[in-house]
Amino acid sequence: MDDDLAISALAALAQKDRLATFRLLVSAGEQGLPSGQIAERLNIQPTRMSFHLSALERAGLLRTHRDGRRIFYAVSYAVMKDLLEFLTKDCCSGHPEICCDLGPQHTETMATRL
Amino acid sequence: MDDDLAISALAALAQKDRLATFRLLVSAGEQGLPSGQIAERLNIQPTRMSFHLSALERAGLLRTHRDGRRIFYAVSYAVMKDLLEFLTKDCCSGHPEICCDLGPQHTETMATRL
DNA sequence: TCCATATTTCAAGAATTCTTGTAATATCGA
DNA sequence: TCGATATTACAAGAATTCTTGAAATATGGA
Repeated sequence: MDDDLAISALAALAQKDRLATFRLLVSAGEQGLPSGQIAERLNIQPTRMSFHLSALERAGLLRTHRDGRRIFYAVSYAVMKDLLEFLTKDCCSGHPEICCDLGPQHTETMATRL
Repeated sequence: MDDDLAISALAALAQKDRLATFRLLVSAGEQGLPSGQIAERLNIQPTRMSFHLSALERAGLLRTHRDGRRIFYAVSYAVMKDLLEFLTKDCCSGHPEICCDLGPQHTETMATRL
């Protein structure tokens, strides 16, 4: 991931409505949710919702598919993963004060194998 | 870390000059670098540098100390760590597609122990 | 085809962020 | 104290982002 892409992903998440949207869609799983339902749950009017959804999509954090007249938005994991990798490796050079204790599923390995 | 703090840290990093600054200061280590030297290395004029440094500091990502007439800026690891934890845990619910392979020091464990 | 629903596009104004130049503050050394 | 250096503060304009309302597009069902 290059700097420009990272910056656009960071900027996409750096906004209340969009952060809430992303988090909601993480919990919504593979299929995602239609625009209107996201708007309703987060109490955001449709036009504004559309504006923020397209910002997240432009940054590559969401993908869409149409089902009838609804357009579903779902998290696109690859870019989020790249962003976290960018932050830990490219940006922080894997600095241990910053990066240890991330990747929670590995702790099990350490506990079980000792 | 609450949402507002996360948003301000994300926004702080979502800008070319500031991202470059943060990265430079990670490589500069504990003592950091004086404002003027950061500006010179990144080819940014002093006033603008000061503006961006104070944005990073306000977000908690940098700390400062004065030495004579120079003001040193250095990375404040705690907030960056909190931000990464926020993104992996609060925001992504530790979703494995996103969070695995982070925390690079664990991979050694897997390779060596098998 | 006609109407209702779901969503986006467009345009205008408000708010925020960024840049630049100038002035102010702090420190050091003579 | 004076002059030079390092940095920040302030102010004004430029650029970008955000919000809102009105209109356009796409789809499904009667």
